[in-house]
Amino acid sequence: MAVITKYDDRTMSYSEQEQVRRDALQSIKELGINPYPSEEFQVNAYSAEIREKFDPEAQNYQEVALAGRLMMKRIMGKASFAEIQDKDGKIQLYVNRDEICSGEDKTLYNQLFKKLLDIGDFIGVKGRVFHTKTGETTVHVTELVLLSKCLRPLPVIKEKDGELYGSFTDPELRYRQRYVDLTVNAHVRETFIKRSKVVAAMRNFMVSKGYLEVETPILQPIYGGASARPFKTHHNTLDMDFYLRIANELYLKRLIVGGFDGVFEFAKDFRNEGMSRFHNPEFTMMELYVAYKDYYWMMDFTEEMLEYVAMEVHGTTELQVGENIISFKRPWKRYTMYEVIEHYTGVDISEMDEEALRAVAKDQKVPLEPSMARGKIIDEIFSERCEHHLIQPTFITDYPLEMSPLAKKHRSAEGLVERFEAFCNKKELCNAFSELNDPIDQRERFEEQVALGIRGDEEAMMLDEDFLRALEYGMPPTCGIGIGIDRLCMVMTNSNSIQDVLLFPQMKPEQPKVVVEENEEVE
RNA sequence: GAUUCGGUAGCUCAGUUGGUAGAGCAUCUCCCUUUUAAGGAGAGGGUCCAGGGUUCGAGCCCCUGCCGAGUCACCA
Repeated sequence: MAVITKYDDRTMSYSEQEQVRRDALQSIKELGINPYPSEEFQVNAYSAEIREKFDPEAQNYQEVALAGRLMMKRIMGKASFAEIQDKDGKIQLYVNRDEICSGEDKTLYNQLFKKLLDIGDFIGVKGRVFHTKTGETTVHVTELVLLSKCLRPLPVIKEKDGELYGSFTDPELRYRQRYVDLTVNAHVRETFIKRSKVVAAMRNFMVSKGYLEVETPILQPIYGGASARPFKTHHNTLDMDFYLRIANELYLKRLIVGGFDGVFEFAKDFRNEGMSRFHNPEFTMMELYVAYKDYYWMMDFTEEMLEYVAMEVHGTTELQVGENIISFKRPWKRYTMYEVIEHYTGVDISEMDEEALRAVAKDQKVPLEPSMARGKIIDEIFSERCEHHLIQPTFITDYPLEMSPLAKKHRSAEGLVERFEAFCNKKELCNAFSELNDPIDQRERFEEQVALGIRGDEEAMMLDEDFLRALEYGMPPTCGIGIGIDRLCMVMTNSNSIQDVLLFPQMKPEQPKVVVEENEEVE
């Protein structure tokens, strides 16, 4: 029987450059140098700070200690230039043989630095900062230690006159080996720093308003809160199936029932659906629920928060996104669903029945399925004729009731719910509504969903009896919102694909180079 | 899912009508004490994604598969 015994393609052979590095590793050990030392290396400065603040007149930064990855070596005999990269970027080093080797023994320079250190190695240096003849801010190295040996060749990217040579651009390699991508592509590091700032800004903003950050289950016996197909998993001890959450809405509302009046969660949600440049199977949603508020209040809140986020991340509310400048400055435009459709099609559909709507759709060249009801048709017309116009942040309000089984019926308009979505750069940014807190109405809406499920709608919601019980105890009037963090980050970082704002986007597993050995048949 | 494009050296990419596999950077040897895509002299390095087929001969043509990207459709 053939048994897979090894997944390690390294056992086969090393490339020339890998072998060179392993030989260097051995030579380093033979010099009595530990290539992976454990002692702390105390850093007292960073590259960006030095480049910004070094002043030759002031003679500052004369005793710096920096650590980072060696990114470039330019050896010129008895002196050399190199570059190291720390968390903030790169800075040049000047390494002089007789200064790092003050005695007769020049091994540290001639052997270790010139021959055994490779691009990618982590090193620590101490020295003084100066400007070279050409004006480059440089650390004149007096001490140099190896902190960690790199055994694989790193892509070497050079730049001249703004043009890059040898860029590491293959998307598959970049996503699979994000550590390499982050190392050699500065703009990738910046994207994820911005993502962190987006989340931090939102969290600060909500905490400052007095709202409570909570955590709710990812493993759920009944999934709910959105229309989507779930992932299923199994718990061994309980011997039962669970679903990975598709949304955290129903749990957060239970907390409002329990007496918190503002709760939010940054939640990884999971939807078992197609992948595209806008969709990853797991993605991050921020949901916030605030008691005693309605959706008008939430629109004001959303504008204020996202304007704040833009300022925190970019220092301005005007962002370059693709070919457009997008402004997050308040106030944003607001249209009802009927208004925006009239605006872009010239047709007032507010009083139309299904038959009339079908005629409008046909007229507007919006393809429809026979199964679509009135609400779905309106949604299609909007998606086809309006959505792609919405570049600047825009609120669309008052959605058809059938599309929103968890939203409260509109206070004055028949057949609508108190719901809004904000659109930006042609895509939905968030979804919010005055929450349905009438338990009898909610039960009827769930029952309609169950009926849809029986008819074969795989995205229909399940009836959550415990959630209904919670509502029966009474939930105050509440407004809730969900903001797609990945989509928001795409806008905030001017990224064209969701994969560019996910550190580890979902991909098919890499094919291991499997070594198969023929073994004896084992019973 | 549909459709188009791609996979060649460690990285980025050329590769003509089918005829010995190429460049820059990286790597190796030597020279070089303020360079910066450092420079000079030399050298090595390839399962051309995989498996079939056509052919005297395939990186190139045909088929199948794998992986990725773009566009379109649907969910955030």
